[in-house]
Amino acid sequence: MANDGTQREFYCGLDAALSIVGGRWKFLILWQLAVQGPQRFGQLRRMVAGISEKVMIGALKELEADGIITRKDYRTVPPHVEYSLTSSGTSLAEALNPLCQWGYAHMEQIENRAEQLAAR
Amino acid sequence: MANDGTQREFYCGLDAALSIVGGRWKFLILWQLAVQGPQRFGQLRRMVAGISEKVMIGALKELEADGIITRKDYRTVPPHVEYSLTSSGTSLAEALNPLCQWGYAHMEQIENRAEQLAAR
DNA sequence: CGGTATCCGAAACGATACTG
DNA sequence: CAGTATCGTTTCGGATACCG
Repeated sequence: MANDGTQREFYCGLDAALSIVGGRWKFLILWQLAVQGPQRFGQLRRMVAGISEKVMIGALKELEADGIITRKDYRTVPPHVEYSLTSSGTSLAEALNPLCQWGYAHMEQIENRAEQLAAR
Repeated sequence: MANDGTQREFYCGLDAALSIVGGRWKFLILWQLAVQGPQRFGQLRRMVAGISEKVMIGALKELEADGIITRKDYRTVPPHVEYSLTSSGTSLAEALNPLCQWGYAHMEQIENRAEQLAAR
């Protein structure tokens, strides 16, 4: 690993990509925005079932800082904020497609694993 | 989201795939095995620079339980163990390729982000 | 050499209450 | 409705010592 003064070094594009879409929720948010189109905060949160408000907001901020999504605040009361993908976000979602396909094809294999791991 | 009694439900193939390759290290291990071919434990660990033994072993066990890699123990002394990809592992590595490409193409954008986040 | 066991701190996540 | 603040919990990764 080189050390040329930049804050982060990546071995391959993979850890750059996974630093964005890694974690438990962010890829789901990305996916929802890709499939459903632009969404309001509340809508989006209902689609990503189980996520807490706090984590949702944190994830959205990171995705925004990464240039993956855009936040549009209509500055009304009650508030109305809409999130949508940037072009980077769209291309990222496309790059995620093969992985998604792979996942579908191997779901049973993976679900069986869950039981094995339970016995750890 | 269906509920048919299985232990884990996946929204899309994506969280199935990321439940395997997520986390900080496992995708790097997968990648090394894909690029370099079968490797011994020590070799592999040197390639995935920075990982501790404990975490390495945990990651390898999970990947093995997931059917992504195979562990071959030569049962010699001193020990000689070799890890290699299964066919699932190979196809997973292939599915990861577009993501890797995307990452390379957006590295600068992402590295800049690191500085923004530092100011959070 | 490859692996186990244990302890520890940091980070991610989750629940709840509250605000403009 | 969208977001903040604060809490507690869980999960993950790092360090170290030890075993066959």
